[in-house]
Amino acid sequence: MSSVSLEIEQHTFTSYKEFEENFEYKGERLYSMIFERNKDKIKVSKEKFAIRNLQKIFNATFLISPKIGFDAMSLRDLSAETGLSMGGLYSSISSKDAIAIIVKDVVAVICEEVVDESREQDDPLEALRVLVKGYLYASTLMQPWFNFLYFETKCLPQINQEESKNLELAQVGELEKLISSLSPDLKSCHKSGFVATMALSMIQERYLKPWKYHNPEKTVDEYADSCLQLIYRAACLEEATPCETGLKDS
Amino acid sequence: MSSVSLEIEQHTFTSYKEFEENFEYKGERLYSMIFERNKDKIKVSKEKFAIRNLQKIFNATFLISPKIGFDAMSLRDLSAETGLSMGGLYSSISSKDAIAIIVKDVVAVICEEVVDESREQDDPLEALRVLVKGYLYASTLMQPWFNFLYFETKCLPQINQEESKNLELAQVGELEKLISSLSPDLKSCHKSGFVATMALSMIQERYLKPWKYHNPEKTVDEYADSCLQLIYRAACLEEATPCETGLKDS
DNA sequence: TAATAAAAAGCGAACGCTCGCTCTTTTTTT
DNA sequence: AAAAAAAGAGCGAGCGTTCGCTTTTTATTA
Repeated sequence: MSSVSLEIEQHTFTSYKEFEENFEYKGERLYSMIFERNKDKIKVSKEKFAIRNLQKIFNATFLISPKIGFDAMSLRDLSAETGLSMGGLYSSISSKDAIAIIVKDVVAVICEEVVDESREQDDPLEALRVLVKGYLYASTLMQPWFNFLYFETKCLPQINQEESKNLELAQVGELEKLISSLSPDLKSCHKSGFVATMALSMIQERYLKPWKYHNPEKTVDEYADSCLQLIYRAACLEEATPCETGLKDS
Repeated sequence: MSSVSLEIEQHTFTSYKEFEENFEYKGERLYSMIFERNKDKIKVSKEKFAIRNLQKIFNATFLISPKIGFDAMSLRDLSAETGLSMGGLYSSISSKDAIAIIVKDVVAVICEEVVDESREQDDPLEALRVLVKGYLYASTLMQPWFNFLYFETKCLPQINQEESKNLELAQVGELEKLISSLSPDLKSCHKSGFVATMALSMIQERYLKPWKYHNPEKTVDEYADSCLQLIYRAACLEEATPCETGLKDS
């Protein structure tokens, strides 16, 4: 239960670039993980072929689905985009639903790891930073996956919908825990819950509206800092940069 | 061009209850408006029948669609829920798409009115209050409509998708204009844009996640005040309640 | 007011089409 | 040569939509 990982003290990321370099599921690694977790439902047995097809399938899904929605995307659309035949598709996925379920699965795994890394921090302020930046960076790196899950949760079987909803509740709960521990004075749970909600909203804002943020990549770091500043101010923490009231140049 | 409405000085709302009472599209009024705006596409000519059917159709849509998505909702589902036959449905709507287009239309009209009322205010601080509360109250009153448009924009024809996206940009632009005029000191557009984005996110948060906020109605007022406080703090306005740092009771 | 004719609204089986999915055959890899 | 992967025609089900018919409402007349 109590996960103590003192032996391998990981270096905690500070920038998006660093986070990206150390990200566990870069490139084929992600699809290797998906293959391992779904071996029983995948007819293709050689990892090499499975990975190649899964890559095609998810790339195509994230190309088509955001434009017309997952329900409206037919497997024939998918077949055309991937270059695989109907039979080819069904050798790597068990059903259309399975695609959405795997997305939910992947996002859940990644979120869990972000929370884990935050909990490894001793200083709650540092834990908050790691949580906010970790979630923000991870969701940027995996933008199509997070975006898909948000918009297409409705397409999932009931049980998976619940899981998706609980994922969000867990995230906001984790944020609230840290915020209220840092600022126990503001009217208890009432206010810290609101701040936590705001924090999560701002994180989601970025991956939900890619048409607003598809410009330069470096601004993810700036965005992350702005979010943290906003949290500090909202929670009245002294870490907030002072207001520059009344200062005018020129 | 310059809309001067000094003759009839409307009283500006202060609470959700008051906003609700004065809301222009209460009950049948909304469907009367829809009928007027879509007369040409509706086969039923008598308003009485059209309103009754439209009411049934949209109520049913907002019951089914949030659960499984608009695309997955068949007109047979809609027929069963409304009690209308297939032919009956098609006498009041021209196609399945038309339902989504009407929703977009209604939301656009309401948003425009909120902006109009905000612009009538002379004091920019009051204008900001009216804009935030107006948008929040209107989207609460019309929650299924706003929620539907956000999640099902993808189902709209391309041109209507653009309109829906511009609606959001207009809202955040209006917010930013007011915030930057109130707080010109914080690094110009860079920061005020971020605060405006946050404000809109928090407004949307509420109608996007009804499963988080379906409890008592009165908390909409509290939520609105929290949002405004957050904006004041984020923008370093003196209207923000001071931080109660280090104050502990018991 | 009751009877009747004209108009409008409502109905639902049927249509052409596309969907997710299967299964036998062919091709590629080992 | 054996095994694995890819192909794609074909299946029944369900889709959005239409249209000829019935029922209800409205207007007119007695």
